[in-house]
Amino acid sequence: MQITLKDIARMADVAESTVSRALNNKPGVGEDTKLKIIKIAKKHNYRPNQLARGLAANKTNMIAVILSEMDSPGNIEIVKSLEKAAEKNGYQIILCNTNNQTEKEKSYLTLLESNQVDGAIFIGGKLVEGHLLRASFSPDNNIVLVNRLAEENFFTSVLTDYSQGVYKAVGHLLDQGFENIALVGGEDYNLIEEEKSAGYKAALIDHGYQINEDLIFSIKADRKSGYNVFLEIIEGDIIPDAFISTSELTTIGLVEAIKMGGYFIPDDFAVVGYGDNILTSVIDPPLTVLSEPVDALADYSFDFLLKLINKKMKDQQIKVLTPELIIRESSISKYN
Amino acid sequence: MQITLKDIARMADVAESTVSRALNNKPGVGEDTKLKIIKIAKKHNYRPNQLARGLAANKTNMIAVILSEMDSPGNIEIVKSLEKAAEKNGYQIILCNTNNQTEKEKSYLTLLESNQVDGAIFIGGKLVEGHLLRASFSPDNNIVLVNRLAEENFFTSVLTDYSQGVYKAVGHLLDQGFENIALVGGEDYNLIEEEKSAGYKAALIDHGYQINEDLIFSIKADRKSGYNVFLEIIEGDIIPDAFISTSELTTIGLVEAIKMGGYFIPDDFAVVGYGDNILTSVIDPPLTVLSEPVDALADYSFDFLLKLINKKMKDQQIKVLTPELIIRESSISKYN
DNA sequence: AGAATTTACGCAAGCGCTTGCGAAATTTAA
DNA sequence: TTAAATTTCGCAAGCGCTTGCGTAAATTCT
Repeated sequence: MQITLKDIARMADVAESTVSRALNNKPGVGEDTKLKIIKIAKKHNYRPNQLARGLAANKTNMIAVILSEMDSPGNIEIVKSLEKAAEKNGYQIILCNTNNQTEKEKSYLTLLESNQVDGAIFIGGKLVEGHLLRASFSPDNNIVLVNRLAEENFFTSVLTDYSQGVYKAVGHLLDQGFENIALVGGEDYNLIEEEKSAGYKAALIDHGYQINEDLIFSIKADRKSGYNVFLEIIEGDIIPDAFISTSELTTIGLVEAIKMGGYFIPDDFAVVGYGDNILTSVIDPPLTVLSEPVDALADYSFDFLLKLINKKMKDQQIKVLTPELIIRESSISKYN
Repeated sequence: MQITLKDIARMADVAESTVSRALNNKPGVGEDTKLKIIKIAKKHNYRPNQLARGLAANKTNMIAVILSEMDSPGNIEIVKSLEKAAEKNGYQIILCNTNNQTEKEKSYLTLLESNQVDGAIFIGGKLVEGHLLRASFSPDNNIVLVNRLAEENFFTSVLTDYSQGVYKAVGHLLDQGFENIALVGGEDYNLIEEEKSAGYKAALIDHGYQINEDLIFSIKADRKSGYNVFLEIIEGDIIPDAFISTSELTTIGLVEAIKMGGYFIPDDFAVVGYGDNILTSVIDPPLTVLSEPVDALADYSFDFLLKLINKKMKDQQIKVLTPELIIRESSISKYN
């Protein structure tokens, strides 16, 4: 059996309440009794039962981070950053991976609804929001969305401005003399998808170019789809001279397919990929990428969640962050 | 406020105990009362408070997976596999990342000690085991180690046979005509390190070669160290013609350094890397790798943990699995 | 010095659930 | 029909902790 508060109280010859207050550094305990209690607790390696504590205090100091995709290094970076923020604020993170399955998301949502965590941060994920919306109706369910657009702007969220990111990328490619730019994005995230093509179209128009809908490809955000879309594209009528890929995994697949086909980057095809991380950095040639502000995404979202938990947030908030375009070889024209 | 058991009991006009038994499918409730209760609970979207439940039943149906390194795709694969096993058995996983910091590991260990989880699986990680050992003394602390050798064989664990893996790799490289094979491993995991060099040495001897201690390099298991060790090596006296790298991240760094130096794989240096996953698969040329049996690692470790939790394990168990050598271009000699 | 504050601690209820036990109701056996 | 066995359910204690409130002791102020 575990050692409990009651045991410590008996040993220190005080009431349980006093032990509780002493160990939690709450006022109302004399300095010397406090010291005595702490000493005894330490000596016996006392660990408060967090279940009991959570039940009594209605607070667990744990938050759930619900990840749509664990294979994305960008997401992992956000998580790592969140971990730091959590530790600094005395919270523990419990990481949940949904693999983009709504069912799993629902199941993890019960962590919130069953009081096991004080709040949840959702990173990425499909649009489907009924369950989220329903959960968010209860004021006890503190929810922050990261990089996930909802139909209704009911959620406190932190977003990357994909539109602006793609806009920059298009501008850069046009500058380099590429004129047939294909946009390869993910189909699952409809609203975000719209953002991306909005940025794409705006950039083309602003630079005086025509828009060709056939150069916009919506595919699943995984590696294989990135690979296959290239095969499909080179069989098509219009062969682009540049690609903008808006997810990490599709970028990998796309580059693989290009190389496999015996083509060269950037000579045959320029590529702007997504995510400045270990995965894309391994690629040869060095890849021009749109880079998410991972630390800022983490900081804002944790901050928002903390405010929600502490009821310090008056209105629902949305923060939009801008991705950075990191220019490397893969998008530099040899004619330039 | 949340809706509770008591509320349901009142609505169904039965005792709380009856509701509890009905909802948990325990005997002692008539079929129709059970149905009535379930219906009411569903209608009101009742979610049992897991803290209270855990406290009363002394069981949370959650396990902690404590990850030493989140940047390693191999580890991520193990986690994903564990998730499946957990779901199948009605457990929820809470993922904790230590980043190889012992302090974090200790902190996460309190999840176990404070009854928040029924057991913990440690994936990788440094040797330092005092805290683990101490924790494991309590029969309530169910612990399984994966890919982590402990000084004392006190832990139930699932291991990859690095020795045999490296042995195979050396044999393959010798077959290909490479004679100066360098071993690049991680310094943090001392015992595992010994295993690797044991396999390395045994293979050389068995094939009638001399051992050169200067070709064995113990470095930190990260990318930068993999990069730097190459720079160091080519400045040295003996220039190897082949590398065996025994961690994913060092493999990446090593390959980068080789390419950066203007050398070619496998013509200048053959490379056998570690981990058959998205990271190493992106590398050009296709990498020969030692591949961990990730699914088996996950299955065995979860199985062990379940047995520990259910007190079904008589003796402490150790399972050793063999890595596979996947041969690709990076280790094929042009003279062959 | 006594009265008025302040400080230190204990009491006890309660967080929401599970579970052993006993009573009442129902079914089966005789 | 009555006794015995079985089923169905409620009572109440208890899991280990927090916290509001009350009281006794220590401190401060006239």
